[in-house]
Amino acid sequence: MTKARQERFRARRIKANARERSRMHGLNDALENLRSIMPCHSKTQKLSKIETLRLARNYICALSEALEGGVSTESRAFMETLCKGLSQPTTNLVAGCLQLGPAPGAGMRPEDRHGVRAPPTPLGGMVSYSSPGLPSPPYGTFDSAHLLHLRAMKGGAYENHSPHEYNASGVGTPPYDGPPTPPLSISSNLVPKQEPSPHYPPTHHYSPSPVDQGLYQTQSSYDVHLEGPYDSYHPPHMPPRHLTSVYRD
DNA sequence: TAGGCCATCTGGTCCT
DNA sequence: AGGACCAGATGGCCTA
Repeated sequence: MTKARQERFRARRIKANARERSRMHGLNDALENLRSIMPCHSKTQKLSKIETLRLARNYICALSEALEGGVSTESRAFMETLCKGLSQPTTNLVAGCLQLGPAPGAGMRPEDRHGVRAPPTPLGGMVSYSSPGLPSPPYGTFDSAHLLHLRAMKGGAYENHSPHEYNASGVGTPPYDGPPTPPLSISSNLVPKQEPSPHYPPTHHYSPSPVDQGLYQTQSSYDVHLEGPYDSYHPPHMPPRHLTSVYRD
């Protein structure tokens, strides 16, 4: 391969890496948006990606069942649907969110309380639930305002709209004047978006990789010549792979 | 220390 | 050719 060709390939690779990073950041942003409308909030335990997706799926199912009238949002069935297939820690989180003692906020970690008290609501602000057989340390809060929103939809302005009218793009979404997060909340003084836990966002901050910095040749230069910095610099992050690959086109 | 989770890099595939 | 998307590989960080 000619030098110029290697340069072109490397430039493409750098651009592709940047695009991929950007794409993944977009994906993570979307996931974060999803987290923000989940009914469970915890400052100390952030839902993982996979658990966020599982909980979202369960949440949709549970709300669907509630909308169909079969299941009360305060029922055990609602809770069980919510926790279906979740990991034990997440189940505990959800259970903890739903579990509240006689005093508002009782049993909650101080740091998990949002520092505000829910206004009197038909649900008492928070939903009480005792999870059977679970240690259920209360890790977070369950925002019953989300459920109230559901009730508003059932009996209110949105009742006559099919779910299809509210699409993911935001076009046709029901009116919502509040802050972007959590969009489902109808209570203005409830559940400010949780502070990131000490470990979130992850400590990974992008800095140009050794490849992007040109400290070593990308392995995808194919008929790679292990010369220059690459030979002397074996990055712990990305050791060379497939060095026997041969460029074809 | 093992396991979980994550960000990033990379090569492959498909599409425009 | 180049971009989007995907999945595998890898190493870092954190927690139990």
